[in-house]
Amino acid sequence: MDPHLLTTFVTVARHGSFSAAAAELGYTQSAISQQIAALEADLGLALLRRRPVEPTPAGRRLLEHAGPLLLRLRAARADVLRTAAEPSHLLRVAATPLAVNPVVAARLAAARAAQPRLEVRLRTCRAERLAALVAEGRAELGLAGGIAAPSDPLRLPESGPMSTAGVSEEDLVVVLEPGHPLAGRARLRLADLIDARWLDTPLCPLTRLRDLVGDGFPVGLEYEGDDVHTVLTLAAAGHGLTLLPASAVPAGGGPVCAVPVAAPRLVHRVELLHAALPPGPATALAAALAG
Amino acid sequence: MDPHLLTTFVTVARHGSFSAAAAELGYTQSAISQQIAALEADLGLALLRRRPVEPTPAGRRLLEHAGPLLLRLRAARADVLRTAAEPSHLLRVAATPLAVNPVVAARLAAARAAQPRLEVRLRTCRAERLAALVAEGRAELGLAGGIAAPSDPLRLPESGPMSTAGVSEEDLVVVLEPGHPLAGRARLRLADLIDARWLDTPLCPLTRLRDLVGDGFPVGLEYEGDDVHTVLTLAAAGHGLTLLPASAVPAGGGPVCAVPVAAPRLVHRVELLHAALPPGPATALAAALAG
DNA sequence: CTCAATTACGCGCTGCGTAAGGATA
DNA sequence: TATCCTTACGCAGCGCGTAATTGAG
Repeated sequence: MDPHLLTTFVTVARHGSFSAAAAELGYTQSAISQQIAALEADLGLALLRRRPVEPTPAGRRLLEHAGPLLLRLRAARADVLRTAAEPSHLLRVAATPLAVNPVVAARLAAARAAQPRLEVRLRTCRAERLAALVAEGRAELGLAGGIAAPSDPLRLPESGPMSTAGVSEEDLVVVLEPGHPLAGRARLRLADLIDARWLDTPLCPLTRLRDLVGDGFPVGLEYEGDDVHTVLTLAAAGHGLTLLPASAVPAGGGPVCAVPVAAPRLVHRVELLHAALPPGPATALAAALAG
Repeated sequence: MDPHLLTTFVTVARHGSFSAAAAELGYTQSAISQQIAALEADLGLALLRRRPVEPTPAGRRLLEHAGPLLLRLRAARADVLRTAAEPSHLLRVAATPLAVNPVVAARLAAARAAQPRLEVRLRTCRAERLAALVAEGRAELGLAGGIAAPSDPLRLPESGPMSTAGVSEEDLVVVLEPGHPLAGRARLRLADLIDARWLDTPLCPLTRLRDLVGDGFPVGLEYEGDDVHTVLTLAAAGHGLTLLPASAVPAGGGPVCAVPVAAPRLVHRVELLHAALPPGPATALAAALAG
């Protein structure tokens, strides 16, 4: 159960290939083969079936453990190193695309005005990676946005001890093509849209919607990117409906028609994530963002 | 951040000595010294101050991570091995001393009557170790007992993914020496006993009591064992008060006087812990115990 | 027959033990 | 001075790469 071997194992499983894993990890095929053999010998059972390369039941079980385990290991390392690092004025903030809404941007501006020396490096990333980025110390702060029932916390992947605080909640609107029969309504109930075609995007994942509202929500088009403008364009062209926070839709609707959601009440919730921070600029910014 | 080095580090920190850790781990003093040096070089900072040997701030931080991390590693290993093991009729059950109360004992008897081939090996252990025993696969089932507010879950040390289920809750009694001025009352409020002398025992840790009720509860005598008879004898001799589930005090009170607690309402709660179990005797027993 | 994983084998590096050295109470 | 950790050094075993071999599609 050497983490080194565990890393190799998850890489092989991800690629479904020893040679591809070898290329990624900078080893020879042979070394990978020996590492997997060593892990299997250690546990006394087969973890991968060969040709095609795919995990056995025991291997699948190990994969479920390995990811979080390796993440915690990196997180522990980052946390220990953080205790020794002196407080920096450069703060790296990772955010999901919709997390930087007007409220967050305003608070960030206020914090920068209050602390002129503060330097912020903002980057966007997918929600699944956000907690890991913060845990591993590759970002001091994380802003995670997602769809939730009002006051309910987001479902973030477990990644060790981390503080979370609610930052903002914003009502959602249904984004429709202008010619849509329901466009122009003052409010819409999601239950009435359960059979309409939907866009499946990371900004509004249909799996999450089904969790919150119920089955249905057939996929019209799947968009793997997280660009709001693209989503709006796709919606305008009638590829499907989607939910966005009101502030993400241009005033007046632009090319699309935006209708508030009447029921069930859902919000785009933003949460602030951070590991234990040293006193200094980082805590100040965290406090400013949490409001 | 090799787990091997981490293990060495926690052992050295626990003993406050390189040589003692060497003896425990079966290495030479020199090897331990090299391992600690390797870990410190890897992280680029000092983890231990020598002479006396004690952790630096960074070392303390690492210690907080290392324990849970190593536990999860062992737990993952146990879990993977469990998927391959065939269901056994021998079930190892670990329980805190008071967890095996009449309710639990009766359910266990019913389960054994229903499944004649069932073989149960019961052992007692302290609450802190219980979750680790189950996580590491050294026991299939764990029965954790502790003091809690009604319907509130116990505070168990975090030890990876594990199922918990409430099993029973039993009212608590205050155990007093027969000559105590408050003996003979029909009910007592804990707030009135906050200045009395208390026994500090693992069966009723005063820290937990202070968490639930408030500061106070001065220590009369600290007993590190978990033998109920000894606690009753100490209470009878006037060394201090303690709380026990009613069923743990002999009918009539025996050498002590038992008075129900009126407020706040507290119970001795028993929870069942287990990792993902293979279908078979283990799941059947778990279901029987959970009621 | 081909491609990909396994096995054989040799070498270099890591990490241990022995033993000498150094720091601290 | 005694104790306990550190450093020097040599050896053994582990793990990698090269290259030959096996085996599945």
